[in-house]
Amino acid sequence: MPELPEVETVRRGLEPAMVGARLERVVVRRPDLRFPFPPGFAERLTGRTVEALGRRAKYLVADLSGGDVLVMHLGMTGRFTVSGGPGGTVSPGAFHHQAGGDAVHDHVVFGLSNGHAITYNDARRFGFMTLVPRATLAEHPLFKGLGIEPLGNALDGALLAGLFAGKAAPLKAALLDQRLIAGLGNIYVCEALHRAGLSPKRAAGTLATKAGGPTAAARRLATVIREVLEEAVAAGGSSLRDYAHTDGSLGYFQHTFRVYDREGEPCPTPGCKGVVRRLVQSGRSTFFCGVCQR
DNA sequence: AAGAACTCCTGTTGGC
DNA sequence: TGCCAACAGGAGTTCT
Repeated sequence: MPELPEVETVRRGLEPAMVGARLERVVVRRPDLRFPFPPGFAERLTGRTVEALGRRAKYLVADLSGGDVLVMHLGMTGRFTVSGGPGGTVSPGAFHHQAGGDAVHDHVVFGLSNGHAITYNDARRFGFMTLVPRATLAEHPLFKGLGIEPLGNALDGALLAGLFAGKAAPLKAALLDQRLIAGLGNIYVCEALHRAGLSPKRAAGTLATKAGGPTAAARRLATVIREVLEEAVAAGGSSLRDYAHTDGSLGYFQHTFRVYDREGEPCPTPGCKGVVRRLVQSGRSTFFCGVCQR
């Protein structure tokens, strides 16, 4: 799925179209995405006003009048497109299902009181939406176990060392674990590890000292995680196969990848004579330089 | 209990 | 050109 920078970019695209508007019409074209929609999903949304649109980890969280929260996850291929609006024209396909092409994956459409239509398209249907009472959101199974926000103030070397102390799992797996840090995915983990000069295979626990404090590596990693995410947000995320902004434009951070999807290319670290290699860790690709990442 | 493997689904890509 | 295998940014569930 889109990782944190992509979800944040989508949030920023949806916010001006959604917040303050009432959901006048909700079209749901199939009973499920990754999970079934909750009972009465469209009916429970209709008539509600979107009071705020936030993000937690890779989830979009829309606060609705009446006390419920609409939780949305983009999975791997989920995409929101905004059309219409004051003085604009709603794309013809929004409320009339198109028979062919990409539009067969237009699964949900929100018609808003300000004239905007927001279409959710998701070919692989790894995304999902659900409704949760706001008061119980923190206790919801999807949210209860989530780790810290990597762009929040809490993330530093000491916190990282605390999270990783005693862990035998490789750094790659530990960074992907949403229960520790929430929002990183395959791309930004690969990029952060390269920037920090740390091997994805190294045991996570080696970033803590015997006393549980941060090593220099832990401090470095905390710094570059923040750095790579901030740069990616500023670039509007990374567009590979499936990701686009809510207006259809693309992010451009993929042009700054140092290792991701660059197998066989020379390592970009100044002075390093290594070559970017690919290895599979827990079933997914890791890109790294075996020379400068130790 | 931690860590790894498997699973959901469809579209694209690269090799022959 | 066609065919087929490998692969894709996630994460809940199930295994060892």
